[in-house]
Amino acid sequence: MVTIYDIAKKANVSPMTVSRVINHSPAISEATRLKVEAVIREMDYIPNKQARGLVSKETKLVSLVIPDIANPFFTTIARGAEDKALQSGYQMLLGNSDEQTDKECRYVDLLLSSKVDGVLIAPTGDASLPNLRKLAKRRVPFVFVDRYVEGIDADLASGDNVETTRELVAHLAEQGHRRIALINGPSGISNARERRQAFLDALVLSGLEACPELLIETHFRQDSFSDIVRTFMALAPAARPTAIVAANNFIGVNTLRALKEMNVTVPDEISVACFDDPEPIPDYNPFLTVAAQPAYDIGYMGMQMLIERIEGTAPARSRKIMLPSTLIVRKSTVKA
Amino acid sequence: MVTIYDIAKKANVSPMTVSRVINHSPAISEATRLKVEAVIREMDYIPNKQARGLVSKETKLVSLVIPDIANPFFTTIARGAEDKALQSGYQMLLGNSDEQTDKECRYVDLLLSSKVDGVLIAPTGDASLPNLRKLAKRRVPFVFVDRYVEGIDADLASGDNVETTRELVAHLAEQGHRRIALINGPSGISNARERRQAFLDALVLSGLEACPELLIETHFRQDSFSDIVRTFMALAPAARPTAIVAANNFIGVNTLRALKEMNVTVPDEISVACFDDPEPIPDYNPFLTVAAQPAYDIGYMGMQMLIERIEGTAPARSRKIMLPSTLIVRKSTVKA
DNA sequence: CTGTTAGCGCATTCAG
DNA sequence: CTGAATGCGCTAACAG
Repeated sequence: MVTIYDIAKKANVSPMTVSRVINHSPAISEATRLKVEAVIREMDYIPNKQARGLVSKETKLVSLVIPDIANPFFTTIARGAEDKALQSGYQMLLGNSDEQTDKECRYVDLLLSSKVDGVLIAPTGDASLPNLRKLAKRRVPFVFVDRYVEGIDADLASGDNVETTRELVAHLAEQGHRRIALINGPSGISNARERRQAFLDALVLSGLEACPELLIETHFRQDSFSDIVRTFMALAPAARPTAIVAANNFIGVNTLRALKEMNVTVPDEISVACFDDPEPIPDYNPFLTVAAQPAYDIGYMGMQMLIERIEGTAPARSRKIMLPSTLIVRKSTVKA
Repeated sequence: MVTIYDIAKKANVSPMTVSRVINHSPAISEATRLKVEAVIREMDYIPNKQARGLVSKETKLVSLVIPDIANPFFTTIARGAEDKALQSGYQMLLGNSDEQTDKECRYVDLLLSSKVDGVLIAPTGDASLPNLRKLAKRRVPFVFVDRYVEGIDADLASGDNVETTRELVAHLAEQGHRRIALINGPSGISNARERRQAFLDALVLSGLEACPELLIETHFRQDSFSDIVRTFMALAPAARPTAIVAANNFIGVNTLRALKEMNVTVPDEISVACFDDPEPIPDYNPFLTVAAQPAYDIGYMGMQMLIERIEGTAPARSRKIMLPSTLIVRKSTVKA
């Protein structure tokens, strides 16, 4: 392995001078810089990050921890975050917690032992508190994306849950719906709580009444909605929902599937709209009405805030960035 | 920061003993092991991977480099690869080359300086050769997934391009198609080359003739297929293709979109089938006939071979694992 | 079974 | 502007 000593010997300088060249120290004469750079190229030298990190206490390594790598919403966040990280000279480690707090915990341990400079995280939920405290205890800066955890203060980049929910409800109300159901994520996750509250508020704004039996709490990755749909359809016609808001793309898609299995036609009998587009690829068979959150920007801005924390250029107070969604109206909410 | 010295002092042993406990060395008495483990827990000690890697020359870090993080085919490979890595005690760094050889090059440099133990890679194409040589020169083991590079020997885990292509063509021939087009990826990528050859062979097997004007070479991420579709439709009816095979999900979806824009009905006027399912989420509006490659298994087995290389338990000769696809027939190839 | 010595590759600190 | 000494946290190789 080629080290700074090898370069130093060949260039007739001290190792320290080589180190200065590598780190773009200004205290180097143009002549020696050029000489050393030539030898570095010639010997195909690559600095050892471990050795560097061991002494300098920084690794230029950040991590993004997401709860579902199969969900295009999160992979798009990853693209944004990675672009910003690379632009700023950081390398990004991507972790997938699979919505499991213990898997997240193992990841945090790995990150701690790998000495990442900071962590961008969409926590699995309020149960993530101990994991985040562990980061805080070790003084590793972290920033929330998409979700935050109650009781811990950090920057947050997310979609605007209140405004987005309001748009979805207003769109459905405009279509004449008066009984709208919400199939939500677990109340242990901040955005599910916010969407629930925003949903109730939005109903009021649209002059509608809230019905407890139309507020369903499930999981963001639950894959069967047959029971829920069956319960809805078993209600008396006047009590039955004519529209459903799904709290994410996965719930939206699987609700559609359950409706289809039960031969309930969409949008004729029930309309469906959801948060986040399920399409990673430009839609070829557009169907589902969605409020698309700006996932790329959420990732990008989250990473930007994280890097500012790492480099100490962030204000002391934590910042909350809420980005607006785009309502994309498609067939699932518009009767022919 | 808590180090092995702090633990050693508190447990009244030498730092070396602590190191042995951490590394599960068998040469430790049960009594001291328990004593040291208690102190480790008490002080909430986490080993420093950098220091460890600096001396032991292994980091337990592997990397997966894929060309498109937005494509569900590759994220599914990532899930499989990560599961295997974590099971084997490795941490996985995910890199996204965006089908750009120079971005891939920068990633390889980062991986080299981060001292990863091995790399699982779907190269951007034959142009990746210098990047891979750089890994080889530094003795970093690597394994190919999905694609390989001509002129460099390494293990490979991929779908069975020959058999998969044959299935797609046979399915279309069974539906009575006699003029089948192939919209392929660049010939600089191994699987595009293989699919092209397999396509020609499959036509012969099905008793059909190959028409050069129906063999199109594009990019795996090209997003407009209007020109190609227009050219097809401009052909005399007898020369016009009645079916299209797309070499990946992205091409398939965007070809459908182009057909739709030109008001060509699918499957009545033209049938479409492609490699890889575009759906990351169980399909809710099934339409496109696909040959779904076992992406999870490709990632899993690729990582398994990589770890065997790293740990020296692999045979000297390189291995090629080809996994069969599943043909999923949907509306885009079956007339009502 | 346990401890001692040495050094991994680099950057910080202090001298020139 | 350049260099020498020192140590980051850990483990290999040897000794007991």
